[in-house]
Amino acid sequence: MPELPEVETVRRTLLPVVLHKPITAVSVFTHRIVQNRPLEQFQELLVGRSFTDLIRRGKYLIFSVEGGLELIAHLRMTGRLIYYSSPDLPLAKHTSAVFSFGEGGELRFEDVRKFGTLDLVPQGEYQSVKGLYTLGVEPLSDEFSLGFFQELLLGRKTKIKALLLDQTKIAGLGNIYADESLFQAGIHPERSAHSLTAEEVQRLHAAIKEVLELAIAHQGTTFRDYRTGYGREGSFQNQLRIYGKKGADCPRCGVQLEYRKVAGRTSHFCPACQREQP
DNA sequence: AAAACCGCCTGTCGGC
DNA sequence: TGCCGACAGGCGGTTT
Repeated sequence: MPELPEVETVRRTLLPVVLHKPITAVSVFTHRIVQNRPLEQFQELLVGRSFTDLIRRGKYLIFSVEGGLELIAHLRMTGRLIYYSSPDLPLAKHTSAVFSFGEGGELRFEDVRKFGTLDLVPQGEYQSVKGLYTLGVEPLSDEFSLGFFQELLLGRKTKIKALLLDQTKIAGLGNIYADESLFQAGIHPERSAHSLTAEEVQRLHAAIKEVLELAIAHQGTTFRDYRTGYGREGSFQNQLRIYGKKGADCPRCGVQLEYRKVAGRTSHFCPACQREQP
C-alpha cells in the first residue's frame, strides 16, 4: 500500500506529536509483527524511553530511541501508524501494536493484512532488516541525479517497470508511482531499461521526481487503507492519470487505456502515448 | 542477473 | 442472494 509519498506523509504528520514523550507501555497484539527479538525484550527496551527523531528511508520509517536504538517500521500493504491524543477511542479491529505515552496520547499500528513489521536495532545496524540494509538511493535526494539514473539503466535488459520497482536500486517507488511516472514520461512499462533514448531517460528521471513531490504535496494516495499519521486520507487519488483507470480514456490523447501484468504487477499504460516499440 | 513462482493475511469485487 | 475465485498498493525466499 504505502509508497514513498505516503510514508513521507506519515513521517511529517507524526513528527510533531510523538517525539520526546516517554513510552509508558508497549502492547503487541500481533506477535509476528516484532521481527528480530523476543517480544518481552522489545517491550523492556522501549518502556521508559522516548523517540527523539523520525526519518524515512524508502518505505521504511525509522524512529530514533533514547539509548542508541532505532525502531524500524514498515507498513507493507495495509499498515497504518496513527497518533491518537486520547487512549479512550476503542482500538480498531486490526490493531497490531500500541505505544502509549501516558497523558501524551498513543501511537497505534493498525494493519488489516498483518504484513507490517517492527524491528528494534542498535542505531545504524540494519543487517537484520534486509530490505533496509540493501536499499537503493532516495529518488528525491541529490544522489539520484540524471547521471546516476543513466548509469543505472546502462546495459540492463530488464523491463523498465521492474527496475523502477526494485528497491535495491531506487528506494520508495511502488506500483502506483511507477505507472504514473512512466505515463508522464511516455514510456511503455515493458521497454527494456537499456533501450531508452537519452531523451527518454531524462524525461523519466524528471517524471519520477515530479510525481513523487506532487503526491507528497497531496498527502499521498488513499484507495482504501492508507491514512496519514493524523488518521486522515490523502488526496492524490484525485490526481492520478493512469493508475487504476483501466477502460478509461487517456487524459492526454483520448485513446482507451490498457493494462497487463508486468513483472508480476498490474500495469496501466496508454498504448498510443507509451509505445511498446519506440 | 532476472523472471517466475509461492507465502504471508484479510477484505472486496465480479462472475456465475 | 450466495458462493468462489481472483485480486489488492509489498517484500522475502526459492527455483529456474
